[in-house]
Amino acid sequence: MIEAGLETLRHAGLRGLGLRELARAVGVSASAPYRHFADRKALLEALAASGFERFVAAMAAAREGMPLEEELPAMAMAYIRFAIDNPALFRLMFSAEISPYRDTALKQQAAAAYATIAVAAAREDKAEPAEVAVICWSFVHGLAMLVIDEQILGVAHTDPEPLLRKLTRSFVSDIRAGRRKTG
Amino acid sequence: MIEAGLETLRHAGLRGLGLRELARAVGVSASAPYRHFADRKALLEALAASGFERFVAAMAAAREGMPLEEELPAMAMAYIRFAIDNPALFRLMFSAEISPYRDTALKQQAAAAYATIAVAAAREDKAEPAEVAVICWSFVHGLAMLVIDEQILGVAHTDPEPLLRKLTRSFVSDIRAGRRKTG
DNA sequence: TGTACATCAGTGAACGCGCGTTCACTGATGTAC
DNA sequence: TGTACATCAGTGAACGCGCGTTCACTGATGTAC
Repeated sequence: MIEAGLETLRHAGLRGLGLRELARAVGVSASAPYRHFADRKALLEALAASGFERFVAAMAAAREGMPLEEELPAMAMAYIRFAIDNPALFRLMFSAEISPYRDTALKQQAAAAYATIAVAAAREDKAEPAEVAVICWSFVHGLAMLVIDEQILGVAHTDPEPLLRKLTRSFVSDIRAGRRKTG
Repeated sequence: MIEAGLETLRHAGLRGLGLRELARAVGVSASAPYRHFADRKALLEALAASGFERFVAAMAAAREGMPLEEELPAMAMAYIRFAIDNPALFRLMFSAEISPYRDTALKQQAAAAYATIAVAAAREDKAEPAEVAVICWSFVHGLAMLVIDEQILGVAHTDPEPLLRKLTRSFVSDIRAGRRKTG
């Protein structure tokens, strides 16, 4: 039930999200979250776990019905779009503030997210599946980060979708060219 | 002179760096920084600008004396190494908290940093120099981010250098394969 | 059907804390005569 | 060479603020007899 209220915040909250701020957004007193979570960290972990869940679902949905060779670019776009639509949540999910070593639910969801990209990426090079997975992950993560941190200039105020699509397609085709001989 | 003191903090400070914390690290009272900076934001901007300066210098030094085709991987490694050595500063430099539109020194240094990578990357494809630059930037930025946010598991506690070098080389060779026909 | 009780989400006041910022000040350094 | 004065980096106390967290509480809901 708190979860449901927090959904709203995910789209809104851009500042460093705290317990009190979240409680306020849900329309509840500052101490109410302690009914459901041990402390601030546990709350953030639950939030991040739930974020990963939606993240995985978004990528899976993007892949749905695509021909095999379209899966990787489609998932990459879903990755970036998720970051743009939920910048605060995305940053939280990948922040070192959260420890996937404590919260097992979070650990599972984060692993599932990585597996989702890795499976699609690994198809590009069966000889070095882990390597190509990390390379693809780095590219897509970096592009997402640069966009939400407003480092890719001139993009922030227009629709970035076409540019991002073009970059993603070019990257994937470069990877394929590089892996054709090796793989 | 405060700048000099802050150098020390760049390697140390991992938490959200604030004015008081910085002053403390420099060994100075909390109000002393106001002699030199208008407010917290101005201090962070100056810090980020100075960070970019060292960042550019590190990449230039890495390129020094390298054969042309080694420049891009060497600079990529310098990029990642800088992030690992100065995680807090690196995050600050690329955070949206800082506005390059207000502080012109920061704007210049950030542009210089981008230009440094872009020039080396653009050599890989003269037909689409801007595109290949953003792709290289995204990859290297993403890899750096994933490492400092401890997302690339098992790497944090051993020497990550060989793995990162391998990934960087593979990425560059993929890009070259993809650009051979197009460029 | 009605009363007694446990459960439990949420309240609101209070705490100690570190933050960014201000203010009047001190004390050292350099310059003018 | 010595005195008078301006400059200026730094001090330390104080402010208001929002934070995370605790605590005794209220009030609604569901269950037992």
